[in-house]
Amino acid sequence: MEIELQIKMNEKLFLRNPEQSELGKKIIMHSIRLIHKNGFEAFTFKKLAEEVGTTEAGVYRYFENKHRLLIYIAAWYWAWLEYQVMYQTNNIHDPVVKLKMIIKLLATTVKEGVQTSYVDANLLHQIIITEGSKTYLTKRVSEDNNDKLFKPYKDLCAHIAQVILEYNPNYRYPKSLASTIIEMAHFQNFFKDHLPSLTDFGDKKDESDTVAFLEDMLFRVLNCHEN
Amino acid sequence: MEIELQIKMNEKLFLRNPEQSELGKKIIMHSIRLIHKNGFEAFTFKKLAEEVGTTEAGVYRYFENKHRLLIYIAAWYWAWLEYQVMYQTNNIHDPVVKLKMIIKLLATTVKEGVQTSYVDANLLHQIIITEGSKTYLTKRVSEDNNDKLFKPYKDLCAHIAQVILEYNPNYRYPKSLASTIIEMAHFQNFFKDHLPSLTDFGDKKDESDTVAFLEDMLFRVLNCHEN
DNA sequence: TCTATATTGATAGTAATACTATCTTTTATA
DNA sequence: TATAAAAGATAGTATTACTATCAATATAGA
Repeated sequence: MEIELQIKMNEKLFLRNPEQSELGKKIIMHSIRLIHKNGFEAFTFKKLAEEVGTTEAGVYRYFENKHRLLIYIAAWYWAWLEYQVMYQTNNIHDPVVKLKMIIKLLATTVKEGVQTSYVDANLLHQIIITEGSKTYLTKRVSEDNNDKLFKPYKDLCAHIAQVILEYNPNYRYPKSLASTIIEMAHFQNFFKDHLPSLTDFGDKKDESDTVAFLEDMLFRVLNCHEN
Repeated sequence: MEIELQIKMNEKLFLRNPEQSELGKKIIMHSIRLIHKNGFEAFTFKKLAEEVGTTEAGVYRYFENKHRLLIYIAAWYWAWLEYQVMYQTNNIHDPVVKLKMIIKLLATTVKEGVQTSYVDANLLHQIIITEGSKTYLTKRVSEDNNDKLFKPYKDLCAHIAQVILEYNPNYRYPKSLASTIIEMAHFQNFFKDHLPSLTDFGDKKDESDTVAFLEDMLFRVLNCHEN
């Protein structure tokens, strides 16, 4: 049995739905590869078109501009991650186990569960670490937010906040703690690889220290009595 | 008595030292104003030159490109902030008081202590919230890091980690906790203003909720027994 | 199967951006 | 007052970020 995951994306994220054509899928696939390779700043629709084997105009038919495309793939990532969280924590009743699973999913590179044909979830995870916050750190946040472009991110955050409250219903900052965990799952990994003196992690290659730090922090916060 | 604060900047941050000429100071001053107004993406040396009353070439004599300029003002900010921390926590022996002061300095808009002639610390603080992480979230991090461009940031982080250890010498992740506090002081404020559902803060205008959240988190982590 | 429609390809063009180069004038300084 | 350093003025280039147009092709419905 082969199951393919289809994520329904907000219409405002694109001009033409890239999931509904070969060209569209190639655009997404090569965007991820190119952004991963050269970074978002060096990424242009011209280079993308070359890789894909179409023209600049061809890409512009799908996405207004490269920032929108970045928001698209980020939204896809967050929706996909929330699905992973749902899937992996389904039938688990102990919120401790759930929260540990969530941290693991946030902070570690994925060992593919349900396959998605044209998106490389590992590359995407790496991209979101470096480029993810650029989606909203702009002068246009509020407009983009009104268009619900960040809904998948906010949904995931709300979901995690829920589990936090399940574990400790009296904790006063579940959403802020959730967004902290999400962001730090990325930032601490980035720091580990590129600015290690901002962390306490040696030069270990994997993300186990990041996971340990986040778990330690989360459960200290949730177990500790008010100060 | 008028004291002016001079921050000694790494030579690699600029081509010509902007602190040593009127034009240079104007470039910094108007950069801050323009980036604050339009955001870093829309900021160009041409527009800057117009504001300053010089030419594009004039600006290029001081800074290689706009990214370097951003790193410069960010470095200035972090150096300035570490000075503020030093100054405000001097002669305080209780690490609790010190840590609370640090959080306050990180998260709240400044009420000028020692004046700096041409840098508007309030605008700068706002800029760093939105644009600060863009200084290092690039493909060039490692090179820039080798050039010591992020030293002020790392120094501040190390300083805070020190105070954390003063309070709890057994805590295992002082640097990661410090960088978490620094980043979240900015992100939670940004979220509060632009993506409020990622926080637990109402629509209060000031930063008191952010401060409360960070203090609560920090001291729970440091007071709590190992899990 | 024919035909209307949507999609893609190919090409061209424009305004703005991110620079580099050069030459002249002004300013500081010894 | 001579000299060097800084700033001003101007020009030019390659790339980026688009928009527009028209022909070719695929597809889907009648």
